[in-house]
Amino acid sequence: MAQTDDHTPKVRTRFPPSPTGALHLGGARTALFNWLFSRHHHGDFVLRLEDTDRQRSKEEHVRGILQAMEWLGLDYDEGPFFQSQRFERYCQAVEQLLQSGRAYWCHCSPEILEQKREQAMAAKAKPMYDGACREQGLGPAPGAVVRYKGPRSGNTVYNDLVKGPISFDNAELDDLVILRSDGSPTYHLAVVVDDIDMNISHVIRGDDHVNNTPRQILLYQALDAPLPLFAHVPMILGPDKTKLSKRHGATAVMDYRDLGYLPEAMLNALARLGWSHGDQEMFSRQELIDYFDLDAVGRSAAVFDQDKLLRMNQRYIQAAEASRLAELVRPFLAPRGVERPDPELLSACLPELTPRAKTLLELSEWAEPFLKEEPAMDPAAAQKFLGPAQAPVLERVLALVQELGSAPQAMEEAFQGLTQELGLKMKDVAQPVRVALMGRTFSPGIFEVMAILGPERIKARLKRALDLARE
RNA sequence: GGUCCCAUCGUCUAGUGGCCUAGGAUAUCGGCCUCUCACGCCGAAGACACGGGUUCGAACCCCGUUGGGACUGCCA
Repeated sequence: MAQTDDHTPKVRTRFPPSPTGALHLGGARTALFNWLFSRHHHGDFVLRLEDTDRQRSKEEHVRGILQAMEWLGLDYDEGPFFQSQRFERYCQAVEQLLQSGRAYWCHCSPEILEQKREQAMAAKAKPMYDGACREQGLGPAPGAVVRYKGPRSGNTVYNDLVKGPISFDNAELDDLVILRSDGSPTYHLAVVVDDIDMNISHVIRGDDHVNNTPRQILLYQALDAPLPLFAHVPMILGPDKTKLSKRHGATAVMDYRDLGYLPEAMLNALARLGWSHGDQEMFSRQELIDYFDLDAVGRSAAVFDQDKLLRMNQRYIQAAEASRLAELVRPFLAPRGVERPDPELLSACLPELTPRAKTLLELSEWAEPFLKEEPAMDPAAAQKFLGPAQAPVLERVLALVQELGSAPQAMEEAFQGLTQELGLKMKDVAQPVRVALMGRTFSPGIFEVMAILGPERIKARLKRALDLARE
């Protein structure tokens, strides 16, 4: 960021996932904050894949991350860039540092280093590189690495946009490797070079990078580049307050899609983790953009609240357009044996189902008995509500439908008449009919169910139930 | 161990010295609604980690303690 200018330079943020796994909640939230910040300030958002670790980086993870970003609707203005394609530039930067005396070749073998580390630990000292090769003036050699030559005294201070001023004693920082023995750059070097080249103005990332920041600041300075602004957002924890991991169940963004969550619910829930806008809980995408800023980001780690997401998802399902829900629920219907749902039936039952479903998965469970020609019959329900005692009632209802059709108002009046005539409660009629029509003891209101199904389906299902009841 | 960060209901959080007998959300419990299940509505319970300061006054500022987390790699 050009700090010599009086006018505010353009905001440019980036999200740099490492393709060594799926996009998880923490990463998604970091991506979201970066995206929101850039959108709020009419800046740019850059996507960059940090795949300098050739062992662990996988093509499938790149695809997965891209897919998750798309699902969440986090679009980027530039990228995806791949660090693996920029090795030449990193080597150039290393060369520059070597030339200016800000870096040096180190011949220490990993074994020696490991030994020294253990000794230091045993002596309860800080396990730092001892700088054995620092003043040797060594050159390249097989197995050699390049280390950054850091200052041995002084302080490195920066003003974190969420945590405030943070200061480090340079003596605590050891000379980190910037070029591996196989010629590949390390994270610290690559991230700094990229952020310089890509003109990143704000580095918004996880809390776990706070300790990396001073060394990176030193690298910027060694490279004679202007500093970006840093903002470290707190971690996301599992219910046991430890760093979120696979032990905690669904942690990947796409897990939630497969569980039947809507992307807008996911986004809303993620945004509210560590960020707030007064007492408001529900935010549209546009509101998020309008209201988001770093000063409202909290400083303490947060546990991801699944229940709250679930509730939020339910609200978004209720608010969603029926036509979109019809599309979204299809992948959940197919495994239940409903490959081609009747479009009219589906759109008719959806409004009755949305207040009852917290996820698309649940929505498909509720929709199934409407959409199947012969819905599955719950044995326990049949046992209780479809016996000889109920047969007469079902017969009467069948006759009523034959005579009057299935319009809700007509049916309600007819049912009331029936209960009076037979001296029954409404539930004595409604429950058997419900089980007959839906195969289970729970469903939307019985008159709504009947209106949705229509006379023909009702008659067929009533007859089937009667066969069962008379046995 | 060292360095750095953090600390309000179970959880997410509002709160930036008086508006706080601490607000909202979620979860829990109770009630209403009712043909079942939900939704909705009403209500209950539930927190400023502890100890010192500063101040007329502290959840808010300072110091310490305790607790938690991150980093401490030729991972990112």
